[in-house]
Amino acid sequence: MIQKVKGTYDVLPSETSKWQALERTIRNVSRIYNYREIRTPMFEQTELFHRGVGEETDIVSKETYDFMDRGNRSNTLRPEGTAPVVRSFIENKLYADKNPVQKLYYMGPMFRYERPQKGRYRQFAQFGAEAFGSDSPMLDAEIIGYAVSVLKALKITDVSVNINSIGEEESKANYKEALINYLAPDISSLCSDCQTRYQKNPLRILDCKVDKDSDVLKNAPKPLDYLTEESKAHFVQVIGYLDSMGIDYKIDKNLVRGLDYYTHTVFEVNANLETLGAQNTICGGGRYNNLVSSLGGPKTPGVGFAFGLERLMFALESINFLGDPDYLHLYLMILGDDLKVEGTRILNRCRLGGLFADMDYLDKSMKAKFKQAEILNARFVAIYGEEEHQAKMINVKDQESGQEVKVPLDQLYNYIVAELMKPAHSCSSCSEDSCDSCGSDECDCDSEEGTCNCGGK
RNA sequence: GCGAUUGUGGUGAAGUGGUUAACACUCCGGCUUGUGGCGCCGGCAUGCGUGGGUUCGAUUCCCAUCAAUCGCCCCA
Repeated sequence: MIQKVKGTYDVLPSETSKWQALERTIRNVSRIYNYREIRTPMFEQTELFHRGVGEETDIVSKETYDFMDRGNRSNTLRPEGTAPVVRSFIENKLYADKNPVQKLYYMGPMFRYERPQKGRYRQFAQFGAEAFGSDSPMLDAEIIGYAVSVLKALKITDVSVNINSIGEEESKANYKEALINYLAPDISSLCSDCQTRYQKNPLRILDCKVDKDSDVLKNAPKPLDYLTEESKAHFVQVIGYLDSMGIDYKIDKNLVRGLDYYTHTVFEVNANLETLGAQNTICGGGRYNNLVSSLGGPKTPGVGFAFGLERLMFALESINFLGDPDYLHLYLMILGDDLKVEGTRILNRCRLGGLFADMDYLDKSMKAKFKQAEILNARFVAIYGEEEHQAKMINVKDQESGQEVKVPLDQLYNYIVAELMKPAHSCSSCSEDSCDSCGSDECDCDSEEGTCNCGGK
């Protein structure tokens, strides 16, 4: 048996409605914030990620899927979304668009060669956003607000937003120097990873999990203390706008993030979920004012974030989020081979009218047909046998009420539509077909509101 | 890259160096060839991830391998 590739997974039909609901919510929130979808290729020239994400990052140094194509060009399956979006932004000259602030979002698979575990796959999905063309702190705050709104719309509330600033180039350089000088005498006391980082990417030592409790790290200089006046002002304003929007956050002085391109604001959103373990970062992002120019575009500031969708799904499952239930309007039962031609005509007419409809294709017994109708969650069952055929009628059973009526064959579609339009006699609180269960004499249900006059008692 | 645990029907699983691999659920058929959900009866692994080895004999013991799950690092 051929199995799926390690670290990949199938989304089966029983799960897709959840994914569709998740994606729908994301698109709705994106519309509200006026971010427009951009779709870039799943693979790019390898060089894009080396230059964009950074040679020394873990992602590029050991996690990319690289392959040579038949023209002997090196390509890489995208491990993240920002570099491709920036490439497209430059290549398609979006900086010259009528709207000088380009607000874009993307959603789709990313690829990283890692050991799979909970909340981590080799092919995984991200939803990310990027805003180009303004270095206003308002846009940093908007991006964070947008991320928080997505979570709010999904009703994921148990999260924490951590934020920090590493400043622009000058601040970063000053800080880097200070950190190197500070660590020089003690570097041998840090873990082997940190010794490597010291040479290649000293900033990353700050968020080392191994040494995080060591005094050396605790007392290390923090990026915030090395910000230039401009950078400090930027950060203070970002914080101010977050406050004005009522967004809760925590300043994490050690937050630096793993990608080279960040400047100024960096942030993460963590889900407070035991089940996700160390993979509880559901969103990460920040500002990158030099990325566009370093990839050959005009000097253009940018700020963005990325969500891991599998981790969002875990968070959704922990709050018992269920997608829309599967159901059918109509399940047709044709009794007898002679009636199959007429039967398919009936079914097809209903489908052309827009009903969700299906039938039995295995010539099963009536009992089995009913079982199937139940499994498919069909609201109506229509039985078409010799008796009905003679009378030019069809037998329609309402699976909810158990009521059965014969309707003229050519009225089947109209009958079902009329029945479906009737307001459901149920309220969101008691969820019963009749409010006998909630003991109300009068119960006029408002199907729009999903409530009834009984007050849900 | 490092580490741990686990692989037995469609599912959850029990089990043993020896002849028919429990049990439960699902599913299928029948009781009931035009009315399901309940009940009763019957059926469903020639096989215990794969390949070697030990043995008279291996699903069971050993080795290797593959896969899954989880943890570390790092990330979404």
